[in-house]
Amino acid sequence: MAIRVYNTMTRTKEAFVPREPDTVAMYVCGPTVYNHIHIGNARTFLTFDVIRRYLEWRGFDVTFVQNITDVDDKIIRRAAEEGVSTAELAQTYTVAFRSAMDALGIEKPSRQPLATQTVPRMIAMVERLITSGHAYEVDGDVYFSVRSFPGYGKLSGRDINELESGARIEVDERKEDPLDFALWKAAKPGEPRWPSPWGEGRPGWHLECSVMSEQELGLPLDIHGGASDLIFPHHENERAQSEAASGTTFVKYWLHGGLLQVNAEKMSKSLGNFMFLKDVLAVYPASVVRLFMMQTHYRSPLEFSTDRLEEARTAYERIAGPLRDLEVAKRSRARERAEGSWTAGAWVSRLTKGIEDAKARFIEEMDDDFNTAGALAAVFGLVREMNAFMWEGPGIGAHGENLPVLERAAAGIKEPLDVLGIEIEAKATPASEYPPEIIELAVDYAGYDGTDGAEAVDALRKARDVARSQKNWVVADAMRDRLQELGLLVEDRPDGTHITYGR
RNA sequence: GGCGACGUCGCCAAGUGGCAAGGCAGAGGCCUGCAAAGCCUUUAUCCCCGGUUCGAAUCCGGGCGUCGCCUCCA
Repeated sequence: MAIRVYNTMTRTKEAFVPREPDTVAMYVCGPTVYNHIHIGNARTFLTFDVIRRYLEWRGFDVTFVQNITDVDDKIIRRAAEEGVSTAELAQTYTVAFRSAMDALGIEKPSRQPLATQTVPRMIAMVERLITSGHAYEVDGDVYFSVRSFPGYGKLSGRDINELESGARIEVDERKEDPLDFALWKAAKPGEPRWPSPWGEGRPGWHLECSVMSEQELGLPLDIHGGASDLIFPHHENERAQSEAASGTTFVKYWLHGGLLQVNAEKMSKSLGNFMFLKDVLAVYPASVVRLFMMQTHYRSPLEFSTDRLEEARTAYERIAGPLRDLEVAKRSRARERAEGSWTAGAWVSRLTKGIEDAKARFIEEMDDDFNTAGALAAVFGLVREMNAFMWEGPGIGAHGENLPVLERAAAGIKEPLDVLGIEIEAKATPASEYPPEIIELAVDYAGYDGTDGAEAVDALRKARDVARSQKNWVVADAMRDRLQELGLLVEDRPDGTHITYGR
């Protein structure tokens, strides 16, 4: 029973065997902090958060490193537009990034180095590359020579010669080869700069990941992750630099996530079709967003839409249902339905099997390249079994004798969801959130004379039970309608009226 | 133009050689005073054509369509 992962380098699923048993060194490219991250960026971070959580759940000691690129062309441009320093701009969006990740329920990285604090090591790597003949300096710029690295193009499945013939990049005559990329850029007036053997300047893109990953984790990395649009040129170049400089394998398993799309088109800041993560989270709970994303395999493209999010919200409620029902049943202790063709014992056996099956299937699916969509099917299967037990089967039992198996079922639902970072809120709504109109309603229908929302709801609940016991359907239905207008859900259960709000 | 990926129920989406998961929506039934929730039942010759195989959604070839990368991009 081994974990298998799809490796971009080999284009196949491979057995996952880390460099050291029971530990995983994992690196995921972080953001360039020139703006808020959008929901497409978030998908990638979510993907690797779940991979990390799963590996940890399976017993690996995971060291998870994610860089923050806080010096870059886009930061320089944006800072100029806003009239702030690049450092200020980067600081602002670094804070925003961390806060957005936190809001999405992403576990904090083990370490999160900043590019600007790693410059001396970057310079050291560039020097190594120059010394070994893989890089050359021209007028204060330093370029990596792709022809000096025989495996160039292997990760992205490209051929250097074909790349050159199809290249759309403008040719810089100072480069020895059009595909050579900058390791170090001479500073222009007003740009952030660091002293170097080639004059004042700043690191090129790609370099920070090579340096920080090796510094924090050592080589080879077990897992290097990112979205598929980073395969070329970013990861190809990282790999060339790192392997040329170190002489060893850079990465054992390259994992790449599929892109989020809008109207069948990639979501990106340059296309302008994006939504900021923070704005989505203002409308949808993190668990709903996560469920939405987990319903598609991480390597597939995923169409973003609010319709899909609404569906995910409904699906989330389906999972939350039995967990809430159990909490309610525990409090009211009033359910028993024994009869029928099943004895309670047979129901308990069946639910017990459902719990075991769900766990086994969850592991099977997740072991197979982190198939969260399949893993969720296992969870939904157990949701169905638990619902059947509570509503068609013996329920909690006259004396609560079925509580243990129901608690195990609830745990069997919560545990895999926890691995996916999906929290199920099974608590009652705080009283302070009831709409103020509820008081007036309670005055009208229940003769309530206080000012407390929760008390008002309780008075209404009792009043409605009285009306129903007297078969006064007109009043009972009117109360239900009025409550629903205020957004409160009224359900008649075997033990009486239930009123819920804020789901 | 080059390279790569994908095309599965009304919508979304797992499944990569042995009778097609799951979610959302729809229909019917049970339960209910009526509802809600829940349970049960129900809908797929897996884009098209050809090939390999005892057997293919799954492998191979061709076609059509969509997307990504080749330039900053999670």
